[in-house]
Amino acid sequence: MDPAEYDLQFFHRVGMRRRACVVCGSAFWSQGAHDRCQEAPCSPYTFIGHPGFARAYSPDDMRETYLSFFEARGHQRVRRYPVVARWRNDVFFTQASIYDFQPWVTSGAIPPPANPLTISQPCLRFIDLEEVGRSGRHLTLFEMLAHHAFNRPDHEVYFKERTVELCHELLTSTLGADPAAITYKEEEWEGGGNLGPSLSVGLKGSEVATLVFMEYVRDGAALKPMPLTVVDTGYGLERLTWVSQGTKTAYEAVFGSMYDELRVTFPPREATLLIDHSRALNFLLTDGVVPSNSKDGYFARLLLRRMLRLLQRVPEAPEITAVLDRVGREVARIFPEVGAHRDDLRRVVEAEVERYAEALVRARAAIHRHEERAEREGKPLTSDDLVAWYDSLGVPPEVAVEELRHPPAIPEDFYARLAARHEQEARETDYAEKGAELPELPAAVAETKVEYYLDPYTLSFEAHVVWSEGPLVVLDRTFFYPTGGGQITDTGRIGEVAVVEVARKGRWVFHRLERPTALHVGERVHGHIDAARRVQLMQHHTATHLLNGALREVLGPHVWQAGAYKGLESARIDITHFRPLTAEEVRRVERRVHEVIREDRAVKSYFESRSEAERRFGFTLYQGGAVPGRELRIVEVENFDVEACGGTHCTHTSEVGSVQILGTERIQDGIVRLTYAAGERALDVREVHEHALRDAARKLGVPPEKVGEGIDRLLGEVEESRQKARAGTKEDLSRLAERLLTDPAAIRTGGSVSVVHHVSALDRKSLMELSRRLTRLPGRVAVLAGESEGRGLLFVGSSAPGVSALACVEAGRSAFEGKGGGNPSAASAIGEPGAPLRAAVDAAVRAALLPAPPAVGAS
RNA sequence: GGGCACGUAGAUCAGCGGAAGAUCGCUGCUUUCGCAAAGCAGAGGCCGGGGGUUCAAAUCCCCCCGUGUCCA
Repeated sequence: MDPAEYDLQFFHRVGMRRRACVVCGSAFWSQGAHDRCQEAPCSPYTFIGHPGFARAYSPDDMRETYLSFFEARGHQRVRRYPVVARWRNDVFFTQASIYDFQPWVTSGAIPPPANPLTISQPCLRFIDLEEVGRSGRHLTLFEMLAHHAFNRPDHEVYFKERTVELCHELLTSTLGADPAAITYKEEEWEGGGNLGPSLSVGLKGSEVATLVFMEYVRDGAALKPMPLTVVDTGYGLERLTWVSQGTKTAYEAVFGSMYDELRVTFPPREATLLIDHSRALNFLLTDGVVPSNSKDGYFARLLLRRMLRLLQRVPEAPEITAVLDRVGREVARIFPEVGAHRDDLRRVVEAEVERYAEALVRARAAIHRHEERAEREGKPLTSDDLVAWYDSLGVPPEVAVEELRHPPAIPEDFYARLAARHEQEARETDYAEKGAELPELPAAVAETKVEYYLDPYTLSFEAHVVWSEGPLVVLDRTFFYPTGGGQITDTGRIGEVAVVEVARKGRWVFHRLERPTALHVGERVHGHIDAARRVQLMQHHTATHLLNGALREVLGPHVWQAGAYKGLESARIDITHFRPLTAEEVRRVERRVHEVIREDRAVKSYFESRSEAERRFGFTLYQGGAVPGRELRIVEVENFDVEACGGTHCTHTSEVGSVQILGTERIQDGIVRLTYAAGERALDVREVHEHALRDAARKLGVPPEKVGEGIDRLLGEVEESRQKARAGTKEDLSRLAERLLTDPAAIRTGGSVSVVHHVSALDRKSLMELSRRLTRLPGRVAVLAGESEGRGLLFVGSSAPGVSALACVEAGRSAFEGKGGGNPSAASAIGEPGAPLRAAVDAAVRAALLPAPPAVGAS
């Protein structure tokens, strides 16, 4: 980056000079005569014992001082965003305040909620989890204080000069830092194809802020200026607080009395971890994460289980819920939404605690079995076993070592070995685009006005063609709803030609016709939407919102929509929930939905500015995931459910008619899917069910309400006759065995061995059973022939010590071109079709009667 | 989203190419005034599902389904 980028008038005005750090070599600006930048690791922490600011601040003091400083200088204070970045699909968590505004604000697609703005954004970072409690400064959850400005060519707010000026004023005039102690180190920032200069602000060894200026787009080797430049600053609340107090670690400065309380029972690191994890969990659970084994849920589980392990090691430790509660109350003083649903949060945690206990019981039993087997086989357990167990069973190595009689050593590089086990899994996923490709239209083509938002009951309209090619048509306006938001496409007609699919791309809505149709630009056409289909889809969509609302009421506010699909025959919604739904819960949800339907509440759809909607309804608006746009389309079921949603909806709940839940299933840990039908389809389904029930009742000869009992009875009978049949064949075989054993023609005797032979059409299983019966007494050999798929089958069983069944089969095998094998007590062979089976039996019988060969080999 | 582990009797699990097992629980009998207990006997299995390999598959291979776990 060009050094001129950093050569700010402000630096000269306050008498700063550019120097190079003798340690890291970076250039930095400062008033003082530093030879190194004032950040770790180049400079040691000099604020410990000698605070960097005029007085000690609590985190609350610091936050308020910061935000009101920027408020007083023209910034608007903005509420925090969720710590789960649902509006993005590239990350799970909000890791910096700028994440709140990516990608749509930073790309210029939608305006920021305020400009300039200031915010304190709780951020989650799991990358340094191992450093938490150890380094003295790392935290899983921290608050990023920030001021942001978004500059458009026609509206410049402020950029580098003003940013640094504000930063400097805050640190010196307001917080009282010695101006000479501050260094501004030149750095380069790059992310998401954008880049720009940045300044890292050092004070007494601590990096207290980073000032980033997003300015360029990388275009090959060249840099192009961004149409929208962004001031992205980040000040660590905890870092500033720590510097102001000069305590040994940041934890003492930030965690206050909670830390002191836990220190009574726990060493410093443990106390820190408990508070840190509790803070993160309170935000995670409040913002709708349910602990699970994948995705964002796993991180909640990880933190919970780490806490549980810490707590279990100390007998006098408090309950995990008590710790979470204590920390939650602290957080709630500033973020009241955290812990607003404390009982719900507690239920989620308790379910997870139970599951962990179960997992550990299972795992403990499993490692004991492993150890027993290892001892049996004389192969001692290795350190790698510990790694494997953690990976597949979830047993922490410390736990395993406690459990085992002869534990292997926990390897130094435990986590490295674990990582090695996961190395090969990084395989590129196939991002093959599915669905029909739509062409890129020239910018000159007028955009489509999407009118279905206005009135879902307009099903017939006039419009002009703005583009057409083959079967594809784009109009200047349309009432056709394109596939999106989990709702499938409308169909209908344009002119006389059927519309089979409607899809949105960029600023246009493409209608795919049944066949290529010559329409010229400017032509006036008549659009007609298939009413029955549209109404059904509307009913399904509104039903989805009703269910979502009812589910939150019945199960708790931890329920978030995690996916949805509205088809013609049925619809489904996936929700976050920690256990399968009970029949009772399903009943209550369905009842509640019908109540709301009967109450005929208004369903209002309207547009509202994003920031206003977020202010009024909070982030539960985003049930359907990320919704781009300057304005949000809000679908509000009066006093029941509010969501940002682009779909077509009924205007009153009664129009949904009826909702029938068809089934629930757990599609993954922490996610439950409900399938249902609404409106006409709900009635259809009920009719089908009713009919099936009556039919079943009639066939069972019982009244419908007794169908269950009838089926139980029937199943009992089926089982009984099955047992009887099985007993019957067993008896048949026993009788046959008895007959053979008393039939001189079937028996040949030689020495102490008597050979029973028999040829039948029995299958393998039966031959085996028969052989068992014939060889119950010692000294018997059964040579049996049967049949399998048209081929002769030879089976030999032996209870005679000197006679190997295998040898007999081998003797018979060549006689009928058989293939086979076995062991000394039982052997079998199968021959080619039509091979002489009888000869094989004779050969096997002869072999059985040969005197046993003298023992060979063993000397 | 991916890696790994696991699905066998009502429960917990052995077996890991050659004739489905153990323990607990269950039923019956013996013993007892009765119970507990003990002894004896017995019932109970699509070895998760579907393909394949093999003379032979619970066992090996592939694909599903389910559960657990770790990682992103």
